[in-house]
Amino acid sequence: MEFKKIIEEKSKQAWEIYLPNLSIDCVVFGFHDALVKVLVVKMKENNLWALPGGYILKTENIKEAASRILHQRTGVTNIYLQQFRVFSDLNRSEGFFEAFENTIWNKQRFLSVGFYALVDFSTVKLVVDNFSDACEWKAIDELPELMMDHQYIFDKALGTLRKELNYKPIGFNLLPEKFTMPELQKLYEIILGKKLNRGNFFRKMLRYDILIKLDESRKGGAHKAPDLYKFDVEKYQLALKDGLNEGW
Amino acid sequence: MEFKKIIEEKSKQAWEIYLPNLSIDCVVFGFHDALVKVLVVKMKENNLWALPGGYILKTENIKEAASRILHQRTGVTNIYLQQFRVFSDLNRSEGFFEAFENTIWNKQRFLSVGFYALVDFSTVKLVVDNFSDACEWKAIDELPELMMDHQYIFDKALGTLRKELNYKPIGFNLLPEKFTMPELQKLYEIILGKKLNRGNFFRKMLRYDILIKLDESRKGGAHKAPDLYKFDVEKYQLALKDGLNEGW
DNA sequence: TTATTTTTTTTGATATTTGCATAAAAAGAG
DNA sequence: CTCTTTTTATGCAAATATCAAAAAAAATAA
Repeated sequence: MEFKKIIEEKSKQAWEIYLPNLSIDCVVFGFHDALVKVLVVKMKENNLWALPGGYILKTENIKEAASRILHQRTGVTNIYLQQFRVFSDLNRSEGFFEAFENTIWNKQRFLSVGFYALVDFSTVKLVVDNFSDACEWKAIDELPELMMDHQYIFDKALGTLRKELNYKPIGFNLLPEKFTMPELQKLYEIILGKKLNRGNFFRKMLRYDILIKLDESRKGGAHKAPDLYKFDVEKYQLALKDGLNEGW
Repeated sequence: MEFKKIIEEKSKQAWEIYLPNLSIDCVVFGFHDALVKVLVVKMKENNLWALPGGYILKTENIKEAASRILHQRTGVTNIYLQQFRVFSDLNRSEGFFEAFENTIWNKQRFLSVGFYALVDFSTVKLVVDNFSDACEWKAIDELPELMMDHQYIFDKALGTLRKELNYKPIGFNLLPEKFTMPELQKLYEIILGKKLNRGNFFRKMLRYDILIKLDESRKGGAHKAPDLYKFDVEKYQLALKDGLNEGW
């Protein structure tokens, strides 16, 4: 069996080049067609869907690892990446690589560092690698059944994003350069999983003072052409750093 | 040298019983004398101060590991624990255990999972172990110089706590059962690093509806005896779970 | 015992932010 | 040109936050 050979060969090298017992799983968010989507990969090994992930080279830190893994998958560099949690349950990788010897590297107990990534959907060129049959975007409310604890990892990523929305802006990494206010609102609504009031969204967003209104509108669609905006990159970055709502 | 022997002996066993390349560092917060304090340990190896930490048994998940490590240090069980970040820079453990062979287990490259813990100061009985000379509480604005990246880990822990204060209550794990409103406010002020308005703090705290006012006041001190409160445990737990401020 | 001092607790006045509703503006369709 | 639909802007009441200060309570000093 060709595939099994590849795994066994790679496994031998793995002991030398990767950190043992530690992997990375990424929840990659994109926005397209008024939907928030997530990247999932169909594994050759067991025909199950998984979050894209990989191992950590002995020569890199975890963010570099996540960055490398996602670059290989998407062709995108400079992805917005945020680690959010370690998944370490004893039985989380149980039953994986069942057809292989217990001594195989991939079959050891693995802890995963969860990252979430925000990418501009339109710049991504998906890549299917040696271990996978397919790599696709799926709407977050229509995810296929995921292997191991990957559904749980996804839930935690979305939960983190929802919390962070209260003090961080979002959109710069998900939307094209020019976008409309209703598009931005839609993005917020899907991530939060609830409708927001239009007028208040406008006022609040403008009060944040991170948007620049352009002298164009998006013509062509039916009905009134919405105004186009772009982010004020400097103010956006500052808001990311300092936080948007004072809180206490 | 006695100490070196111990380390070398332990190191041999370590390969068998611990997960390699991964450790845990804990930022343990306590509240005493109107000050927020943190637990630090003086290492025998190099006479530097460090955050309490340890390694992960192959038979436990990371929260169990953190719990075990802190129980050994403080005698406290059921500590409030929250992982907040992985520290993985390549050179973070550089220069540690210099006197030992490179092959020694402790000298491998280590990633650390950072946990923060909240404990009731009065219930803690500090324990000095084989690797340390001292174990002390230090006020967070008077920390000694810490080894490796431990100051950075502390900063991230405090930053996390500050953010979480915007949607989580705090105090149940830090204060004694009965406490006064000014004490609670002091706790918030120290963590946030700024003064809060008295009247507003009162109103906001009471609106959260997680406090029960007792029919007692704290007599004995000079001046007006402040009212005593305790937390409504059920409502507090609910607030922890669901979050305090709606945000969006 | 009474006045003084100090700290806690409560209250007011004002500004800001929300929630909900609705009006005005703009573009394509017919 | 009118109709329909969607975007954008506004109005107003309710809820919150800010700032300031008054009232209440206890200990101490006189």
